[in-house]
Amino acid sequence: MPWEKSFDRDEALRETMMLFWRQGYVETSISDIAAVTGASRYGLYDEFGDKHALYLEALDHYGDRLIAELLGPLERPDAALPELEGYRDRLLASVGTEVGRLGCFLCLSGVDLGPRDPEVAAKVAATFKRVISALTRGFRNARADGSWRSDLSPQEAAEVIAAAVQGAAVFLRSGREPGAVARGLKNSFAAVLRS
Amino acid sequence: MPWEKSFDRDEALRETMMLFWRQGYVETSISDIAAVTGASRYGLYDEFGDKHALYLEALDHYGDRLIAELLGPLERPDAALPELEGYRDRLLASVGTEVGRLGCFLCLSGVDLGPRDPEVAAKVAATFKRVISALTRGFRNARADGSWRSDLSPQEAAEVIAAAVQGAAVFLRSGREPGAVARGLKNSFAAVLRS
DNA sequence: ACGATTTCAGACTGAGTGTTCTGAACAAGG
DNA sequence: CCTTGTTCAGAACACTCAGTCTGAAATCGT
Repeated sequence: MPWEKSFDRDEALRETMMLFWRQGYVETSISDIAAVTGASRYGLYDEFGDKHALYLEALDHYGDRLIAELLGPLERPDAALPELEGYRDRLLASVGTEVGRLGCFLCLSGVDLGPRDPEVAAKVAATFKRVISALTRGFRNARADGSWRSDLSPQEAAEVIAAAVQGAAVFLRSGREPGAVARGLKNSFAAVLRS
Repeated sequence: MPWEKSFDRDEALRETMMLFWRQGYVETSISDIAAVTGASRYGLYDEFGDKHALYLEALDHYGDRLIAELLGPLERPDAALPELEGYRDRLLASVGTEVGRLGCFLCLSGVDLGPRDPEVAAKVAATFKRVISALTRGFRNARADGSWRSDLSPQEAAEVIAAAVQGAAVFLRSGREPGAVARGLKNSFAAVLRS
């Protein structure tokens, strides 16, 4: 109806993100997005600008919602070993789910568009940095309170974990059996935590 | 000239692979491939069938050439710790190179096309399996000769390493600084080898 | 010398897409 | 009731691309 939009901005962004996540940038048409959000093509252009801007907002949505939820308490300044373990457990719990099989939207965006799209690359890099920072602080605090001892520096440990997570995302999206991926991820955490 | 093709099949496949690797499937047109290989569009269709078949052959080429070279002696039945270290060192050496920044073609294919293209997914899965098998045997032999002790089983260690490598590929392709990626990869190996 | 054959360059087709534009529908306010 | 503002549905446009077809060029075998 003319007096109110036929879609909710936030809900539309979530559905758009899911669509891009499932199908990738080029394989997702504006018509697809209109169909799934209930918006008209005109409405999408009016609200978001163009397809590329819409993708960037979907990427922001992913960071603001999914990544933020996944990190959770690990982003608190005093996060330490328990919060690292919580992060690991949330990851492991998501591996077998529907969305788990999609891997990681950052991974897809960085691999698919990153090399040829500086704006996407910058957003992906910023969110990777956010994750690695949270992990680094967690390891630093865990080392300070004596619950984690390792040859690795907190920064190094964070980098290893982040890479293991992205590797798991690649495997999951490539169709590898979730059980094997979960075991691998668990062992990566274990190797860092008790090294 | 009509009495001989204007391109060499193998060379063309290599250049096609590089193009797909750099730009992805959808962003690479047959005209692009014709331009870079020196073939005519007609010649490509005549030789390879269609675009999808060409991609599959490029994927095979990647496995038969680049992966085979990267694994090297690690694929020998008696490969053990030295061959694992050799694999690690070849990986680390490639991180800073031009082709290193492209990440891994398997990663790109699996993430980009895998979910919606069973043929690509099958090839990617098969090559992942090949890598993991070689790593597993390496760890098994290393354990047998006493040069590697760990809580992890050979299979688990292989899975952890493979994920770390794919994670590094994601980071590299996303534009992350190669030095940090190399350190992360080295530490992943270290954590597994001395755990 | 001349047909047969192979290959190439380029035109063409048909489909799909991002984006813009047009006209209609419809509530709110005067 | 009529104007105004907002939104939608669909047409229209310009472009790209995969895949096919046509005609010409050129060498080989005879």
